[in-house]
Amino acid sequence: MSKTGKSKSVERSSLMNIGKRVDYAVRALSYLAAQPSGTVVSRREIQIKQDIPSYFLSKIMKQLVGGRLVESYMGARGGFRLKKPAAHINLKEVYECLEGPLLLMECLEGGEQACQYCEVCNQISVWGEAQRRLAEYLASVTLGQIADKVGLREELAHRGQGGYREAVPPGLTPPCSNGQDRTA
Amino acid sequence: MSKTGKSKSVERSSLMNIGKRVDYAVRALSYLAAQPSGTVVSRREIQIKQDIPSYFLSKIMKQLVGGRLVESYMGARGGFRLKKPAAHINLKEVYECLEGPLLLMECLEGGEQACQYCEVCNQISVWGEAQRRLAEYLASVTLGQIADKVGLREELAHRGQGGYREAVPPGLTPPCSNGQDRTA
DNA sequence: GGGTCAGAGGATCGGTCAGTCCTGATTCTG
DNA sequence: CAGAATCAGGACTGACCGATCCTCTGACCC
Repeated sequence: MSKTGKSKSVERSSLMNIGKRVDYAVRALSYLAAQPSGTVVSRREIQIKQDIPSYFLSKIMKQLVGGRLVESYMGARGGFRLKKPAAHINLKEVYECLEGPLLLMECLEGGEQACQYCEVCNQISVWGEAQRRLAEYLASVTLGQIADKVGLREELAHRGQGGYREAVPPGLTPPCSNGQDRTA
Repeated sequence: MSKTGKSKSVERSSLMNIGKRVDYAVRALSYLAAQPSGTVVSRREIQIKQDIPSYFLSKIMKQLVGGRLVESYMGARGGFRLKKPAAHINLKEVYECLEGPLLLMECLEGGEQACQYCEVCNQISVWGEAQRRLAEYLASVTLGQIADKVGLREELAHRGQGGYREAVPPGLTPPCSNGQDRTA
């Protein structure tokens, strides 16, 4: 397995990246999406299969639950599963669930066209356009599409790595209907 | 003037933004681009006109000098001016001069197509494509284009704000040919 | 040549993100 | 019921970005 977690090799990745949270979230979600419909998968399994730092994944999943993208089941044999069909979840949604509104630049907070701070801010329409294009693209990609690719890869990479659970346990209590925290 | 500097109001801007450095850099550069060709402008003037934190601007300008996008002149009546025609400087260039290679995600370090870490990384082509589109757009926008807009705005906003210097002082010594630090 | 203007560069501070650890709450299983 | 499995949540660390301050160096101008 890779060394995503430990590798401190990121000498100078700078800004402008999408952030680990979203990276991990999409990996986790696409793993869920690749399961037979309704399968509940434990955090531990996701963590191992997708090589995501365990406790960090925990927090990420919580956010995804809060954002109504997945449901969680507590207790032994608990875990997570998608709350909507994978084809109905796009990457923009995932991003915003984790990081809030997709903003390429602070300026753009007030609706992508006008900069509320700087009267002198002249580049606004440039960044606004860049942001619009990015958002448009991310919104066009769904978990379903990604899961399809995973399916292909799985064929190559299926070294038995431990303890699948194959279908949803019939008598699961309804998902923890936890109160939101994502205020806005 | 606005309150870009002080405003702590950025409650939750999250990641995925382009970063202040680039924001300020583009503002500064487009200000330079809007000057009559060859004009040397002091940091102080840029700072006031574009409302950029003074010392931060200092460091940004240094990077731009290092990246061969502007020249600096030391001493009294020193300052900065573009080293290339504004039409030949695009935003991708500016971005990379300040932040290094444009990377939407660490995964993409090794050339946009393959993830060197995670064998399990399945979204790679998605982020790669997003990054490719963004880079393409940024590369298509030049400082010249932005400066043109500034020119339009200037008509509206030209409240005399202090001490222009109107053309390049004839006897300026060659720009400080400073050694690079951007090791690349 | 001395004073002053202006860029160069180092040190530092606060905030946020990535990542880890530990404890608690919940539910299944024997 | 006891114990194990699993999610939930708080506290904490380290790194980096945005921002500020202070000092040094270099160049013009009288």
